[in-house]
Amino acid sequence: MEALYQLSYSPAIADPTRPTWPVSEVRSYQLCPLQQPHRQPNVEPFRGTGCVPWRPMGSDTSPTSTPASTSPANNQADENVGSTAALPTFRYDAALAAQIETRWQDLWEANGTFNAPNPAGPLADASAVADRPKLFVLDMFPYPSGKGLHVGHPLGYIGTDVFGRYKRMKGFNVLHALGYDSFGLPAEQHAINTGVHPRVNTEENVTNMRRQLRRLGLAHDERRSVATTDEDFYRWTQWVFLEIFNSWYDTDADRARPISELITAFETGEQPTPHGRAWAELSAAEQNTVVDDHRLAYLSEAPVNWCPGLGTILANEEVTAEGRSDIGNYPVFKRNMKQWMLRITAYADRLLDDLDALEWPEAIKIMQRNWIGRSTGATVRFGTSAGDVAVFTTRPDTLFGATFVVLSPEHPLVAELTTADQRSAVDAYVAKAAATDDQDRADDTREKTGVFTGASATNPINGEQIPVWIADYVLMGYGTGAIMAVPCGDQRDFEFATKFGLAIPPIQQPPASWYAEHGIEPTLDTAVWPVAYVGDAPYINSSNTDSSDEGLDLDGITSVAEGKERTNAWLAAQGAGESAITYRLRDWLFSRQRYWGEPFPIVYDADGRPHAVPDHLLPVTLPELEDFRPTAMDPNDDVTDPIPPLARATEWLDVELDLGNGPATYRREINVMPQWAGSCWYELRYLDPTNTEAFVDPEVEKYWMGPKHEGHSGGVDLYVGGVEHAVLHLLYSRFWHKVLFDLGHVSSFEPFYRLFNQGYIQAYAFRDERGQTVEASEVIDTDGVYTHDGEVVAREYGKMGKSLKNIVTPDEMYDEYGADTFRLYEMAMGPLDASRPWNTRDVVGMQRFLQRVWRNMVDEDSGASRVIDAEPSDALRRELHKTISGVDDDMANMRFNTAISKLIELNNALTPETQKLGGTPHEIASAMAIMLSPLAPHMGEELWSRLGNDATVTFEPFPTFDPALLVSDTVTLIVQVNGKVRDRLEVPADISEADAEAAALASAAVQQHTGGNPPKKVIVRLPKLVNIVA
RNA sequence: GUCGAAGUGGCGGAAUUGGCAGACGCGCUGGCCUAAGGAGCCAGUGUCCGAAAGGACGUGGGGGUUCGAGUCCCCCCUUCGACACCA
Repeated sequence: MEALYQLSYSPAIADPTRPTWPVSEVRSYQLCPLQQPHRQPNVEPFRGTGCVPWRPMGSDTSPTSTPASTSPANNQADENVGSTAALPTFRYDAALAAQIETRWQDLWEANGTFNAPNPAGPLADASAVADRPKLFVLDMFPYPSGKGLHVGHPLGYIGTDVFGRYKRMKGFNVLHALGYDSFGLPAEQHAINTGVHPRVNTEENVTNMRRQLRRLGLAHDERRSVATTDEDFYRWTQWVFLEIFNSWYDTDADRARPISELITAFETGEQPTPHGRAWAELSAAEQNTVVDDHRLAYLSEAPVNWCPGLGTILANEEVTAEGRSDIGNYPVFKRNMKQWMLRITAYADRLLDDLDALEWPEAIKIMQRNWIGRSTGATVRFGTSAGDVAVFTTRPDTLFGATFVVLSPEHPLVAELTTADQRSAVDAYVAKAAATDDQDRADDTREKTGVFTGASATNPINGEQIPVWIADYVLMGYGTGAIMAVPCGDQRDFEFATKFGLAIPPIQQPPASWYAEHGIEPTLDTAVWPVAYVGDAPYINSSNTDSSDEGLDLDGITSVAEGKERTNAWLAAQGAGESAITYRLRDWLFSRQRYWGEPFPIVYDADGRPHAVPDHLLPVTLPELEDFRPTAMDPNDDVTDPIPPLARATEWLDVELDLGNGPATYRREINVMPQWAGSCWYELRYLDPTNTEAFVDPEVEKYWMGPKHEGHSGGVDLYVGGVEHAVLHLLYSRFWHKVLFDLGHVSSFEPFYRLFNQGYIQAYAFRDERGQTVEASEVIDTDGVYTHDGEVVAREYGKMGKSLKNIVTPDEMYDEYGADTFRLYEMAMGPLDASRPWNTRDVVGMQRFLQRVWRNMVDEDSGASRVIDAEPSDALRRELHKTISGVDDDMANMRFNTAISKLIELNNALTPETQKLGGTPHEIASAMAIMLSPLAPHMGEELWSRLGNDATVTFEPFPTFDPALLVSDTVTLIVQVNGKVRDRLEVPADISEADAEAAALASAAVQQHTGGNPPKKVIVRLPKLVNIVA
């Protein structure tokens, strides 16, 4: 009944560093000759209870006893033999794949096959590290959702796994691990709903995801799988926060430095104090304030969406257009609140400039550049009755055309500037702007609104008095919150001036082509212009030389760049302005009024000044709570401060400490960090997950992430994840990494050297007549007509997810096809960086491929090897070497879809020869097993083992090819007439141009198409093509 | 509106440098095997004309460069993604 394998063993492989399976485990496994349940309608599908699936004998302490292996008795297979006698017993199908896959997964785990050695520390194996290049490959780690995985999630994980496995075969020491981004709102919400601690739910979810991912056969170093909610992990998140807190940005040195050095610099006078007073003259309180104001983590009033009805602050997307909460429909108030801020703006230039050093998709770089939004221009001061109003402009050269000033409704000078007769109009407008949703204010299709303050300002370039207006399209959060309006040269100003009847004097002479484009006769009467003119053109009316010898005359100049430069110089000389740079990027609001996040390692003294919790008291652990709810208040109370959940931890709240001034009582910070915190540095912890002395050993960091040469940024060698993190995560983590770099904790100045965005898996979804989505798996396709429950439904297309009811889970794929088939399908669907539609119907193609490979190597009836000691034909050997060359290249460039095609072609070429020879030549079988193993690792190990190898295929060198076998004696010469293919000739590969031309002209097909006329011209591109121009 | 990516058979896709369009897979058609096939094997499968040989057309549309264009240039259309009054 049980078919035992007779394995033959080759001598142990010479390389002592290559792991070898314990012989007892490899030799003593057996295959269960299971029947194929899906062909027996009345038999339960195989769930592993039939017999012990291929686990190592005598290893009953295996750490991963899955349900599939817990009941070795009760062999159902016996009962089912008769009914399916005609079926091959060892057909490669889902049940057999399940046996093979779980067996190798157990062996990998038991042997720590994918444990990557460090150069130092507890995970060290210096001998294994010494002569090998390294590769740190990283996936964006997942949030452990309660819903588990669908087939869209593992796409990137499989891609990195294939790449990592390939690189191991190329001799690299590969570090690949996956952790969990496990703080966050869903777990907190679940805890609020159920009263169960979020840690419980989070750990359940992590366990489930680990199970789903383990079944995929990912070559991860499990020792490094950290979760951001582990106390051992967030102890170091808190430490990094304190490093940021205890630093300031030295703009001269252009790097962060410890705050202690700032105090020294103040004391010595090297760094001037903000108000110019000597450091020693400042009171202790004043000194503290000055120091705290320089920190990279600082407390500041920041505008937030406060919803007292819910007791929380909401993100913009949680606020409806009516200014109410998405959940509960409570009023939401925009108000200032004291929050932790991180000074990311100090790094704006470096975050921008260092993008050039990175190998990232250009589209992502563009998005980051736009997000940082560096604008160069000038600050110009306009005199008013309430003092100077500074405006920021990118076009100082157009100052002669500035005919009014516009302030943001929130501008601090609004009240003072408004004249009595305009008071009520202005107040009404300001109130209306405050009530207007940010998204509405940002809607450029909306008609311009505004109100005159009654005040005027002096244009410094010509002394003209121009009106001061207020408009909500000017934002307080950008630039200075005030603009100078140049209606002839800026479209928004043009629209505003047109609507309110303000002057639009021309200051540039537009070219004739511009008039033609807009269908108007050339004129300087701007009332006729349909739009503002923006661009290079000669300046007119742009001179003030009449009023002063030191005047500015731009008239006739055609270059905007030159105009800007000269205007800036003039402004600086007059003291009326200076060149300036403004960023769109703002400092990072880092406080959350939540429970399930990292507590801040901060305490406040009696004066309310924040202090760092001493390092030896880290981590500051989350206190246990019964109720994780924020404190809801009167929905209209926009005055009381929020009371975060941690305020309820009364025992924890106050703490007795000696921070150097003797024991005193301090009050803990009750906000927590945002979910981004852990993801800002997690990759560094993978390197050295158990280190209790440091967040990472510098030697270990340098080995895995250090720069490869002068000017190289260092960082992760390959980072793969979705494009949705293009800006926030990737900007925040770059910022943290740069702080750590400045302080000397890491040797790399960027965290992620190479970034790759994998595409999304999309899927068809179906809607009935009422517009409701219906369960996609229940829809029947009849020649393009889709029905659900007999009702015709419409097909659409979208991201796989619960809302579209079009989820397919990996577990379904494991059950129906096996992990290797699933992996191959995901990789074969298309290029890794392209989004692609999921189609379960297509998966079977990859299973058939594996079946055909299996059948060439293993007898389906007996389970015996079909690999024989025979020479392949020359043609097959050439095919093999061509495949090796192509697959190697495809793998190196992450083109896994075409690599798979080439392997299929090789197997298709192999099949007839195997049939003819009665078996597969060892040379082909061996190369096939190795090349297949990055993509279908379980199949790879199984075949490799059956070839008599007792070491894992993981570290087997990737096959090499003989270039001589890639060239053939003859080539197909394409013969074209007028660019159209008319004939194909087999010619010697080294044919001469003259011979090729003669052969082409002699072709009967060519004669027919040229009518025998002599060619006008003949183009020969050896060795492949001749084109005859008739 | 701006920026970015893309558009190739019934479907997913291939064509790395301007040189055989449609590799490979799904689906479909026919055959073999079979008591039976949701298995396997063999053959075919861009469209149109044709019994075939063969021919014409063909990579979103239009124009251009070239001996030769899916690929390069210009204009337009469509889809997807991101950003959006940024002074």
